[in-house]
Amino acid sequence: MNVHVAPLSSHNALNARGEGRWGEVVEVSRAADLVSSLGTVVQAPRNSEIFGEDEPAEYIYVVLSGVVRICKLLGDGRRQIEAFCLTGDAFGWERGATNRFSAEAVSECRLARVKRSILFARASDDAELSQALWALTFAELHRAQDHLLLLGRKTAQERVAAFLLDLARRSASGPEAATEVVLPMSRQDIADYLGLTIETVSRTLTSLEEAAIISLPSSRRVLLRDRHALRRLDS
Amino acid sequence: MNVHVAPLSSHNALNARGEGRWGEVVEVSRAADLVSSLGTVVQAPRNSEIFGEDEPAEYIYVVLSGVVRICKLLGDGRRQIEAFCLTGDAFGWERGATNRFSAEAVSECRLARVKRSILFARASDDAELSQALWALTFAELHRAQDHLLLLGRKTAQERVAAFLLDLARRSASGPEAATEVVLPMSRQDIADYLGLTIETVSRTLTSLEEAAIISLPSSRRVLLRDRHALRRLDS
DNA sequence: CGACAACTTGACCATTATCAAGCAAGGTGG
DNA sequence: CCACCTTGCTTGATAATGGTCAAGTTGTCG
Repeated sequence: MNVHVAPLSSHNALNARGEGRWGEVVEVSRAADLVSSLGTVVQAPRNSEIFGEDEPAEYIYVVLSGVVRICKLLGDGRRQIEAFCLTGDAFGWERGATNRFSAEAVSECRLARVKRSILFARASDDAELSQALWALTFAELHRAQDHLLLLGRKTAQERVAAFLLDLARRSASGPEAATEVVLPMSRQDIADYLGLTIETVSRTLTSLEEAAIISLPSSRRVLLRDRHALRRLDS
Repeated sequence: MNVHVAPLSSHNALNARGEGRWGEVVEVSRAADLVSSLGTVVQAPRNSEIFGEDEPAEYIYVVLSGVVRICKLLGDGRRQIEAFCLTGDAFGWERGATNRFSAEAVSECRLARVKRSILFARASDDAELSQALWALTFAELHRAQDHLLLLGRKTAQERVAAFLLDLARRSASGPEAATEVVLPMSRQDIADYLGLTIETVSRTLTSLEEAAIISLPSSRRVLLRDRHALRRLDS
């Protein structure tokens, strides 16, 4: 793996995020903190592979900074991105011996890395850690289930609207979702996440801009000008 | 809930299934057994609702016989079926207070029902039960992730092929996948599971029959005549 | 400043959806 | 026992959403 390893400092990026806590988010954020406190910090440069599909699954990772994409490939090269992991998200949830996904750094990342075996062994006599693992696993399951509905039944517009709202909510530092969203990933990544093509994503963004629902000051920055309209589109 | 309640007999439908055990399946099947042994049996008539979306989430269910569909609805009536649960499958995995899905009996069902609170409380000092819950939760997560790839990136033919192969494997009683598959669910259910319309499902099945890959002795029975071709289509 | 990658736009096309009609199987009442 | 109705499934004609191919633009990095 193409990463640089360093001991985990006790003051990591999560501390900042852990200050404000609201509802469910609290629990998951605290859980990520707990897990990452058991790990070592690794650095992953932009576009590096953190782990590959079918490699032995050894570690759970928590994102300290940066964005990670979790991918699955079909034989002919079609790709589905199952998730984008932002700061505080955990990935590497496997039960079998090998990874069912690859994980790649969308941007330069700092990650906390913990051996799965150690984590689960410790959880058997640490109720709080056990709770934390359950919280994170369920968060992952629920996310996958929502994504399922999006891919199975939503139109291109609805998908893009849902994506922007989700990103705004998740990348906000407080309880209010952000109005300006920075897209750390390429159009291709967005397309592969939403089950669309890059052209459709581009056109949909343009049409949202023409409808005065968003603006695109640059291709990687989005201003949510009419959040209600976006919500309506997300159906 | 429209079901009839009875005490759980110690000889339930799972015992038959538990006799032969191979690989991963063993563990999950054993896990389902373990969970269901803590519950009471309930009966759900065909098409009855077992629980509704947004109702309080109280129970985990294990299917003893019959088939259950797990659904999510969009405001305008579009439906996505997230999973079909066959004998030995568990559903009702929620962490929050309310269900994020509804569950309905596709056919007449016998279910083992266990209070979630009891299950998880007991798991904290029963390592085997804890293992069982992890196995079942991960099985659910992995299933959802595979489904994600199908909905995001596969063609109609590939979806139907994957569906038939999956059903053949899961409804088999031994290690060999069945050659004759009985479809317990309607075309509409299949369509809502695969993210297609009922017409596309029907046409795709017809075209697979014309290609001599399957036969359809009746609309609810499918013979897999050329499994290799199906696998190739599943890409 | 030039080269390359990422993004946008346009024209056209294909897959799948929609709308509509017909068919088959199963159940009910005469 | 049969006609009738209902429900679920299939098939056909047409439309639309999103995909493909191609060209052009913008932005970034050396």
